[in-house]
Amino acid sequence: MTLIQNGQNSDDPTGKASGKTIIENVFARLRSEILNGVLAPESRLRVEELRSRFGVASSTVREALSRLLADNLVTTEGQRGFKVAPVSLADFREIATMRMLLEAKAVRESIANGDDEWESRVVAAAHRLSKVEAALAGNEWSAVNDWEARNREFHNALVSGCDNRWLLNFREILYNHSVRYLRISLTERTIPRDVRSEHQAIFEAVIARKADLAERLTIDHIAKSVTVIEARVAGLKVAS
Amino acid sequence: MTLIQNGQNSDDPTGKASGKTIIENVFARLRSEILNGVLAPESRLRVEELRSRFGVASSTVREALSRLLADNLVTTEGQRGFKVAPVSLADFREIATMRMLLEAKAVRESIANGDDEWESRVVAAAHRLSKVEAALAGNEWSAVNDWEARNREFHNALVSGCDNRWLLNFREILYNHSVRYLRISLTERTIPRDVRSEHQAIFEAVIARKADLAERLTIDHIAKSVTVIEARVAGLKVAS
DNA sequence: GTCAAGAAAAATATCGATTTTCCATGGCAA
DNA sequence: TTGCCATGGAAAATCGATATTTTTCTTGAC
Repeated sequence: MTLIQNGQNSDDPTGKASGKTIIENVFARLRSEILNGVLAPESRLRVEELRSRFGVASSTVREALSRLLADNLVTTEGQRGFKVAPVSLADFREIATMRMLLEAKAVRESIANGDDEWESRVVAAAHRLSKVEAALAGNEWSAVNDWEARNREFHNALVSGCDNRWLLNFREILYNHSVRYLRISLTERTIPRDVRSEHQAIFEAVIARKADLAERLTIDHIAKSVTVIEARVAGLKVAS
Repeated sequence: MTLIQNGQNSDDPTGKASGKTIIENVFARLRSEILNGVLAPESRLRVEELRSRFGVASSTVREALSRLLADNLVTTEGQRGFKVAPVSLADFREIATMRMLLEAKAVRESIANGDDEWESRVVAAAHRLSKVEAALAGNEWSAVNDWEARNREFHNALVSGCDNRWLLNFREILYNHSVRYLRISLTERTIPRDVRSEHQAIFEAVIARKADLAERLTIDHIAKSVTVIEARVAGLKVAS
């Protein structure tokens, strides 16, 4: 579906420089704010407020919000406006369940269909990721943004040999929601657990075209993220 | 996600009677027209044209169209408006593949979790469906609409014991696309093949809580729809 | 003091006009 | 002919104002 545009996006939603539509810019900014937790779950998205904040027209805001419905990042009901999608542990578990199902399938198909192009994408992404992960061993906070981007790239590369658009589309929506949960719950913005060796193992299995193994490792990888969130929720206060 | 509102929808998109928003009415009508093939795949959706046809404002149309993006029933690109989602045999195969994956999973979960409520929903839906299917044995054309609605109800009931919202949401999107393909390609609007015994078999397996069998039958059921479409595309006429 | 009805305020949804972008067409030069 | 740019019309995107609905607040009866 639509790509994440982190950071370097200009501050000007009317940015004609970008070639993009104003709606698309507002859409991207809203999405970014929701994924980062700047806009809290279930908080109301008042059109007038957003309109003046972004300096655009109300119908532009509404259209951007409507498009976010596609990603399930906002909800709307009857005559009472838009809200940021709620979060819950149950919801996160559902997301993880779906990710296990879809990522496993996508990786398997990638291994079955992937050509040389695909393979080199995976190698390149794995390399880029491992470099930043090595740097992070020293807890360089500044690299966390890099890590998130490269982690995404790596996982995108893994499934990019799969040619089922629907699968990739659904998968990406779920991935985005996962990111939101991690960012919201892990307030410190660190890299979760020891993910490095897991990535390495997945990488090796995929390149060796061991489908069963790759599938299993992928599922485990996702399952562990649930454990992390559960621990976090259990050990901490619940949002106001 | 959103439900299909076939037929009985008033002709007045400004229908305040319905309690619904104008946007929602336009959304529903557009969706219906797309699913029925009234709006052909890849045809342009000119805002001005739709605006005057429905007697509403342009931004209202735009917002309705934006919401259809969520269902992948329309596409939009940069500065060149909206189009009805394209169709292709490859796309239909991808949809079928995903449906096999998701419906199988959903049925399995329903069988695992479904309570008495669920079971009786299934029984009721199966009964209603079988009645109309019996009537159709005599080729009563008038009942085709009924059949489509009850077929949907039956399949909805089967998975309604599953409590994973994401799974059900994705599943419904895919189901709608399947319907579109069938309606577009089967110009005569008949019931495809001998579907009655398949439904019966699925029903029995589900009620007997035979998860493996139910899953297999579900997958076969979907696989056969691919055969039907393929035959149709190949130019062959499939038995009515 | 509680509750309900109604007025006032706030927010949503809808409208129609304006601005911007795209695209086909045709003149003109190489 | 072929390629290139200007130009006009069509369509898309954006705007800001209006109408409608929901929510909040006030007041008064019980």
